[in-house]
Amino acid sequence: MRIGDLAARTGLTTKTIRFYEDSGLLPAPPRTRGGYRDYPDRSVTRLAFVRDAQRAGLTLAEIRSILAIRDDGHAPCTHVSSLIHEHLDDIDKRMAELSATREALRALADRATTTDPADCGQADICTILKRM
Amino acid sequence: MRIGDLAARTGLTTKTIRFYEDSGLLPAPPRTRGGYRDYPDRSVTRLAFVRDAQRAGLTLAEIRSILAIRDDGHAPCTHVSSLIHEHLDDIDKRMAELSATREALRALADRATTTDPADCGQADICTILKRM
DNA sequence: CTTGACCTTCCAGCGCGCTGGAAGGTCTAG
DNA sequence: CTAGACCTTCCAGCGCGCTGGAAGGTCAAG
Repeated sequence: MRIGDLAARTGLTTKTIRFYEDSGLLPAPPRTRGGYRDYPDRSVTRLAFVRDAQRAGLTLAEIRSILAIRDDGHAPCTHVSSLIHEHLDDIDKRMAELSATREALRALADRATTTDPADCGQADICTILKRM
Repeated sequence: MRIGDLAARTGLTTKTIRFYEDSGLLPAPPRTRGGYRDYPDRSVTRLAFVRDAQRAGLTLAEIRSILAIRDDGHAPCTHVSSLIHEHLDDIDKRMAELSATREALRALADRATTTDPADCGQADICTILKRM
């Protein structure tokens, strides 16, 4: 299968597939006489895995680490499980941060409705945004 | 005031202050005979504003747009208010996305606890992460 | 006069996941 | 033979907010 077919089957672009090869996510395939990449069917599965893992919010580096374990002949279950938990923690942290920012913005929005532009001197630049 | 003093007073680095000048956030100050930047006191206020606005989650481009209005002699209240509301919407969107990813990860984590590594064949790479 | 703290400019890179374009090679259909 | 669809490599850039380093100038204290 040539790169264009693999792209069509996986929904990726040829650019992305070559990028994944450079990034160590997809092994370099054999070449045809003309120098074209010639992929085996299992490349489709491999790229599907990459897509699934990305959908779960894993980074390419993490996906690479899972594939490395698999390519070593081991089951990556334990590693995958700990990556999942790390990401859950990370998401909780980011949601807390967003929540705090949201609160701050809500307070600023409230202040904005009760601010008279005439009261806002040149020196301050913007009283709405001043530290609360 | 020289750049190092301004940095000390605002908690920024001299690098960042020069970067802000290049970015159009802080006007280029006059220079001493030796070619050193010589800041007026109001630069402290200006950088404090930048910090406050960043704390509210505004981007430097947005902050620049607020400053441009102020530098034009107008009160930026209306603009600031609409930026705040845009960011609130943005945060709501991102929180919804994070929440969805979180749900997906939780489901994967549950699956991980009930998965036997022995059932995970080489071909699949990782059954835990398969599309649900 | 020398040291050393501070300043200057300019250029480059970070992390992340691609994406774009140039310049050229290969292969098939008509 | 030619068109054009596809492929190759290589180099560069995106957005964001800085950060690092090199190579050199300025100035006050000792």
